[in-house]
Amino acid sequence: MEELHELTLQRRRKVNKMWEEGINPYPNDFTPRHTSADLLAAYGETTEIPENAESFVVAGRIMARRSFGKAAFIQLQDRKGRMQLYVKKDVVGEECFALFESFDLGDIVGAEGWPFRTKTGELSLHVTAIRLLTKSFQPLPEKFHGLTDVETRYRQRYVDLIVNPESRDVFLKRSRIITLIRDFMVKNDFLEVETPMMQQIPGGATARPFTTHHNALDMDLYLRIAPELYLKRLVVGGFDRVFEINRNFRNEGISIRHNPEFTMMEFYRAYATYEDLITYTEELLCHVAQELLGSLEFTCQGEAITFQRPWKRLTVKEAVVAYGDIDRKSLEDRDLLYAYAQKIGLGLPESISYGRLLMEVFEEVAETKLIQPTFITAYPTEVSPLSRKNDNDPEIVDRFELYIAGRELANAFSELNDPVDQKERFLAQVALKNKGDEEAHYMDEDYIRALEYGMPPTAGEGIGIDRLVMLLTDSPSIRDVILFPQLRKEK
RNA sequence: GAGCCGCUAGCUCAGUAGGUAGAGCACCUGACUUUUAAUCAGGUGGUCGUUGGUUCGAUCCCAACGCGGCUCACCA
Repeated sequence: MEELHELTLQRRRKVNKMWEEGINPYPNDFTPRHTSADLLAAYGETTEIPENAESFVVAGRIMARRSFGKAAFIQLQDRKGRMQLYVKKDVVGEECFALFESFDLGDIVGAEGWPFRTKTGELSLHVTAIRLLTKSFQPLPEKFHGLTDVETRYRQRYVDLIVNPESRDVFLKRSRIITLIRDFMVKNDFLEVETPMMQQIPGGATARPFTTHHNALDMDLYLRIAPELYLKRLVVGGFDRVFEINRNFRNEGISIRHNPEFTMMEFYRAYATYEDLITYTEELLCHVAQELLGSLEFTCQGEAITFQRPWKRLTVKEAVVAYGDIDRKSLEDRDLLYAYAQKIGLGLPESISYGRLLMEVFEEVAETKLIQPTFITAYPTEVSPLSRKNDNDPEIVDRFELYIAGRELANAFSELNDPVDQKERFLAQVALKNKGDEEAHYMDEDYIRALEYGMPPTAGEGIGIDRLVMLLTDSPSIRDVILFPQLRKEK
């Protein structure tokens, strides 16, 4: 027998009493016809509300109560917000008022009433009838401070959403952002698709996958780390403008900007280059910011961000020179660059290749300083096994990453569509894997076969949706923009 | 995985230089028919994260463990 808190017991007793009296505490025969937003839209601007105004039928959760014995004000919260209800004994009648007095904060009720303004001018409903729709057993957190304990906010997101309007707002915005992106993609003739989350060969990114097992097939499967290779198969198949907004899973550390499952949009556009995607990305993100915030200027964690175009562009090497303490000439020399890496405290293996070394230094000296939107280009070929080599310099690829507020937000490149080159790159990855690099790519023969049918010249991009939401809602942690972030088991 | 910090009433927080704990909100009782964190009077509520150790005595000191936060590592 579980121990029940006194406050819960009180409420359970009320429910038992209702059952005994033949009143269902969980009825399902009430249909609200209005929301708090409807009330506000109708009379929010009206000072003189006509006496014969039509009544409103509403439902919601009781969030506050100010009682006067024979009358009371309550705050009702529905999906659109809050509204005030005024319940008076001689209007609703003895019987109804007696039941009303037994209602608790957190209970869900349905009510009907006419609109009016109180002495202090607050738009309210003068209730003619009110009844319980769902009894709540758990006491709500405090009305003034709300719920601040982060662990409880993440574990019991439902409570967080009930009592913290700011949290609610973040997830409303998240939904709106995704809708804006989806509409923008569709308007630009991209086809939305879904590709496997469970893959036999986890490809499309350098990351450690989660492993699972299919019993009937007696086969190990991986949760996908990226949809990339499947989306490009679709480009081969003729769906040459596709996008997918969905989850990726990576078996890596959890941090303020990493959750094991996270949402990405990946899209592929045939007959385009990574430079076309620079323009497109600017257009897309400016559209989202403008529609969501009504502005291209906003603040993120104390930093003023502007989306005014054009956005800055720097090559990896330019960024290292700009933000690090090393000149361009030394940067080109592997040994001097390695010495610099040591000087700034990077403990890297002696055998590290130039390309990897360069990226390590870039991440250390430049990444967190890229506050305004910046496209970083000219990535080393060896760290980009799926990207097209630059025509003038095979050491680099036609790729960019977009950084905003010190975080990587997007990654894009002209796709490698030469099956011979792709096979060689996979083989190089397999060699790394055999040397113990757990994150190196697997060989994917079917993907090579697909390329052999011919993939049109294509550019593709992935945009981290969670990080975009963090940026646009000024949220410090990825857990603040994921409804149910991954946590350890409770207790 | 490592380091630092935190864990006290349903919620938000005090506190004890070691002597078994307090406030506000919520809840209960009473008053109150236009309040806005309503007000007024009275009251209930805690194995102080868990388990050990030191001590006459531990919520407090020590250790281990659990959960969370931040930083680092890995990464997007």
